Amino acid sequence: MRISALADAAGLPLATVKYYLREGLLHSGVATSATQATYDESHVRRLRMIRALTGPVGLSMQQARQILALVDDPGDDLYATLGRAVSALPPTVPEASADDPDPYPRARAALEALGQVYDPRFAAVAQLESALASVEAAGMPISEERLVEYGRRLREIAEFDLERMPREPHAAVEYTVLGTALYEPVLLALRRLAHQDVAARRELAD
Amino acid sequence: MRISALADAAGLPLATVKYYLREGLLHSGVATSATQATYDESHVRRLRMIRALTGPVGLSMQQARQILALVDDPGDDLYATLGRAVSALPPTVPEASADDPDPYPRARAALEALGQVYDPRFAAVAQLESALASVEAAGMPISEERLVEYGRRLREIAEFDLERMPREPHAAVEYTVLGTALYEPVLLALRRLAHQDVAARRELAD
DNA sequence: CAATACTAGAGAGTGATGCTATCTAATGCA
DNA sequence: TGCATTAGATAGCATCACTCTCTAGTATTG
Repeated sequence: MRISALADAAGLPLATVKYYLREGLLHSGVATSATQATYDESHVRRLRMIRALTGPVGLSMQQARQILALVDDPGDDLYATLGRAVSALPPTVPEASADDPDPYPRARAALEALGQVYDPRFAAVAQLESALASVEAAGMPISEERLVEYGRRLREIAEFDLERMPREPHAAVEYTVLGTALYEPVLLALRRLAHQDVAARRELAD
Repeated sequence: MRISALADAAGLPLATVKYYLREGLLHSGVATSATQATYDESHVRRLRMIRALTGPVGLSMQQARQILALVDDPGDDLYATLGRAVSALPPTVPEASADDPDPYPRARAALEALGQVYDPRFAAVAQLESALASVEAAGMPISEERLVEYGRRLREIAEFDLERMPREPHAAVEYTVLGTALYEPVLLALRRLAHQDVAARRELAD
């Protein structure tokens, strides 16, 4: 497959495909001469992945590149790789100063209430802290009750996810990293729909 | 409070506050002369809200403006207002062509499986369709089993949310619209943490 | 074999976005 | 009196995700 066929197969402008090549998001094809290279299905799949990550998931190209690099070359430690993937996901939060004895008090309290491990080195801990601080600043603080409710349900979802994780380590990393990122828009859409459904039923009941 | 005090109170550069004023995200203060106006707590709160929406929630200023306009001036129909709020939230999806008899097949199937109302006019339906199409294209399709699992848990969260909705209509709209948008980063952070927690426990168990 | 189409690779240009800086004329405050 | 501050307008800037253009070489087709 030549590059124009690849662009067609992915439904993208040729210039965009070239751009992804230049930016290192898409691996190059096999060069057959100074001005020719051939591409295959793996390139089509990769382009679809790039569009999924930069589109619905809302990653910048730099973030997408980091995620894709992890999928391409995951360590054998699922836990560490997952941590690195989460660091690449938005929102990007400023690092805590090293000398702060308790940099994430809200997140710590939340995780304690949930009975989950609190480890300040996790990016998601900083993300949770910043999200909680932010809703607080906006005047809609989250009660511990609500946090526990959310946390419990999401933990059930996480259990479900991990139960279905492939056994083979490489596949497991890919599943977990991509599943975390790619399924997020689905989750948000489902919550919005659930809100509307519940609201509609209440409206009718009035 | 003068504008410089407002900027200090919100922790923002003066130029940025002026910018939000210009762009209509922040209501102007009460003019006391040709070159003076006074601002109050409502302006501080609004600035915090703007930062929450454009920061962690990841809205563009245009999207934030739409959400804030709904909060400022909600209709008395909670259901319709919520619908308009969801339209303003990312991801923005292309409108379906009017003559397509079944524009959102994946979303329709999902909602039927969940026993929720399917109404193609909802923005969240289009968002769900696009999210599902996108994970499918990326090679990680979502099984109906998973969809039902996710949907059920999120519906429980939505029920929880709506049970705590204020009675007064104006407050109810604000609560629902802002709660939908502002709590999303919290939900995502909690899921990521749950993934890590579950993964860590499995790793140890091996 | 000649004309045309296509390609790799690189550089520059583009439009949107979210600020940030500068300027002017007027006013406040010490 | 004089320095600081303000409203309001305009212009500038950095980033991002493309998009266009160009060159030199290669493939294809009639």
